[in-house]
Amino acid sequence: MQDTLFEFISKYISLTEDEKNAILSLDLFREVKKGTILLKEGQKSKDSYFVLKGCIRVYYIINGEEKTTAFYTEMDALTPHSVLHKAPSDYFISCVEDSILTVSNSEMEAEINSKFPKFEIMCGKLTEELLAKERINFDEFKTSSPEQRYLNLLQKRPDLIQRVPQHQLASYLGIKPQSLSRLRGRILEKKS
Amino acid sequence: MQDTLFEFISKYISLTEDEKNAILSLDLFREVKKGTILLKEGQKSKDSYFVLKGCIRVYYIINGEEKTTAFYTEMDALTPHSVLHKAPSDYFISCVEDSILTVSNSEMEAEINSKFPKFEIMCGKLTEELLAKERINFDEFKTSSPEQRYLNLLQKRPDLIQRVPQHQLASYLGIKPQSLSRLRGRILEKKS
DNA sequence: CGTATTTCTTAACTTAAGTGAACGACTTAT
DNA sequence: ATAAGTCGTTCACTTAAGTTAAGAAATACG
Repeated sequence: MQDTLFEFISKYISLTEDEKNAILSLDLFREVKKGTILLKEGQKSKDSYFVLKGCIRVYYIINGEEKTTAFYTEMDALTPHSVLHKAPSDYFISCVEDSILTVSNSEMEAEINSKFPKFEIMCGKLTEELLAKERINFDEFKTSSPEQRYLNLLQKRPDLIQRVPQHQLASYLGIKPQSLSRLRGRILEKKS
Repeated sequence: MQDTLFEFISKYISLTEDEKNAILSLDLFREVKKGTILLKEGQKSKDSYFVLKGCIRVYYIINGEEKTTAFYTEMDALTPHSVLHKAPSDYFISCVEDSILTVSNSEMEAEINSKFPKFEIMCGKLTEELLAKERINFDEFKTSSPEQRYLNLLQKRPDLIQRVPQHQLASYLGIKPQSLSRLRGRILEKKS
């Protein structure tokens, strides 16, 4: 499992054995069961996540209704907003599937950063890339209809449609579950 | 004008006079007229922007139609996706108003970073914060209706509604100009 | 194994956004 | 100064999403 992490890091920088061992000595790896809630609304937490295997999900509860806004799967990293701002979280994070994650906090990151400055540089590059991706995603969302967004998702993350419940997908697409059902029916009709 | 830049930077790190001079010697500042197109679709560019005064706008042309996805105003920073990926741009960037910007490229950043490593650390922190903000914005967009999004904008960036043409605002809100007009009428009726 | 719960789909109806067109108010260019 | 173009609004009509409700299908659990 560690290999997945190092493979990911190697896309940005190369690590010596010493450096790898320093990272491993932090005891980052966690197995979490489907349904586990990693972060609750109102909770203060210091933990950041990196998904090695499985899927975690960000959702809000607005007027008693769950609104899913993001899914993080293999090789995705997530530092909750509340960690950066040291404020209570506005949202929940839960496991869609049994998953393997790394869980780290700012103290651990500070330790690694001070030992290996290039690690912090890497995180900078990674974050810059994530920001660019996030903006493109947001742009695509804004410039397309729910139906186009669904078709787009079918292209880009077909796995999600399989592994995630429809009603969570629906709010991820910005619509109600009933609308997603209808929309899928519409697409099937058109194809035939 | 330089003060605005240094004031911004001072939120993250403190700079010595030497460091300030090194930054100034790069000749970053540009005055640009309203309507100027800074980046065109298909164009490869190395430039990043920081808005000192004014407003710049990101838009796509999809099926001959302008789709505005972002406005950057005072103290906002923008590195186009195409710069990071060394690919032709998918979108346009233009000036909504006469503006004052800093324009920098990766060579200049590399120079500053090598002279003052803490500058790169600062950029990392800044980017992390921007990413968190972008995600929150995206979440709000997904979980609300066009009307709520308009009301939200009215709260958070009331200036935008004044300084930007309605039809650009409309696509920023994910709707057509006619729908924005109607929606505003609806809100006025409710208030009375 | 069967029951309870959650999830997905369908349908009828309501509400809001998309579309196409027309009009007046402004800006821009010549 | 006038003509051309842009911009915002309004209207009638179409299309799609929200809402409410009911029932089928899948899943969880004792």
